[in-house]
Amino acid sequence: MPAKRPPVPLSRERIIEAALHIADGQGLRRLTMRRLGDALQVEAMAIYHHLPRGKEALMDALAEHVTTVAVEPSGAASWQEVARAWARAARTALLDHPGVLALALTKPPRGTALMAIRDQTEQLAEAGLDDAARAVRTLRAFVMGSVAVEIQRSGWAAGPDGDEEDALPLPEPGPAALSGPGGAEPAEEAVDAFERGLEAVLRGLAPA
Amino acid sequence: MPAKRPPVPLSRERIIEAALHIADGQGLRRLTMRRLGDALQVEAMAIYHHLPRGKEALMDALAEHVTTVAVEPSGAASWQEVARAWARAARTALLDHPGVLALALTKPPRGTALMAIRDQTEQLAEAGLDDAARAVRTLRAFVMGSVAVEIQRSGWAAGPDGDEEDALPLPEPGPAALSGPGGAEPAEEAVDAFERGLEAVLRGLAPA
DNA sequence: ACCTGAACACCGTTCAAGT
DNA sequence: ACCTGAACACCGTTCAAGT
Repeated sequence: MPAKRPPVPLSRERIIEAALHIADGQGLRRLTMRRLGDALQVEAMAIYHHLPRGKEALMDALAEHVTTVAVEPSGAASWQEVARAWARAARTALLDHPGVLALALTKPPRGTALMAIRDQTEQLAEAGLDDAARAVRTLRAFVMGSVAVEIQRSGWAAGPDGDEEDALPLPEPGPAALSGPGGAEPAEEAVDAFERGLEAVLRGLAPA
Repeated sequence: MPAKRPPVPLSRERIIEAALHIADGQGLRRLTMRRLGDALQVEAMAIYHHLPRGKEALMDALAEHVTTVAVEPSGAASWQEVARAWARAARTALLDHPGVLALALTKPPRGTALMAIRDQTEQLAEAGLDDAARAVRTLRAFVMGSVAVEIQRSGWAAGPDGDEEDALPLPEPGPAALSGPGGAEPAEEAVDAFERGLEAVLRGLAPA
């Protein structure tokens, strides 16, 4: 018989992980406290013990999760290299979880996401960029807009609140899933567009 | 006594208008078929007669509405001028309805929004731009990212599905509402950032 | 401390019925 | 053609209760 009880004691991390899986797989509309409870083998009400503000706290946590990235400081790097590293990391993190993109694009940064922004600003300033705060805003806008277009074009039709997909065979999350129909190159065109746009942004950011 | 019955026979347009008002004023989460019915002085079920697919159709219609812009073709304009006009129009339309921004940023364009994109592509090509389709994608990404950052910074904390605001005194929608605390200049900094970013994008778009 | 069960107010959507 | 009313399955959240 299967072991019935070491049911992994339910944590904020496990909740977020399961929630991302549901949102990415079935759309944000289908992410329900009750369904989330089922996925975690627990009654829905147990979740409130770890996320006191309930679904609101869950949404905040999801947005925070996919917008929190880290780039370790490299003292030797130019500000352009620093900016590239952060932009690529942010893009990947967002593309990995299309189901919560709507949250990531509209919720103001909080907690660890806010700390990441501060780190990024600091690193850019350290690398010699003048108005680093402004640069971070521009880079964030570029990344968010690029990912929005990419996800839209990928046909991942998940609306933030309402989804159209009704048990549609959605691709598994992750940048690899957003491949072209050819199967060979993984949306290489999107990567190219991103990289070229990034270079243009960097040029635009350079002091006059 | 007040006239009790010429109750304006309920149309798709009136429904969308009322829905935008609710979403912008109270957040997307609070946009409910029943509440929408109340606002329209009608039972919720009456809405289904004008939007057969129900709430899903409503969400699609809202996204379409705020992403449909028009710029009349001006044969004499350079492609840069054409691009500026479209980008500014798109930005304004999105800023006007922060409550449905999440829908606008994640739902793939459809219907009139798709037609607008085609118009834009055509006008840019007509004005002499080589890869107009690519340019439109870049411009859309730039506008969407810029507006996302602007709305986030405006503190209009509306999450797409979950909102935090609980009867918070939200500013009325419209770009004018996103003013700085000074009251004088209406987020002039945001306009500047947008215009400067736009010029950088245009430079990046120029043929090598 | 952590989870359950029942309960409450609300939600989207259907369907038959009214006019 | 357009709208209503009742009904159904579901939702988020509370609260007292279990362990």
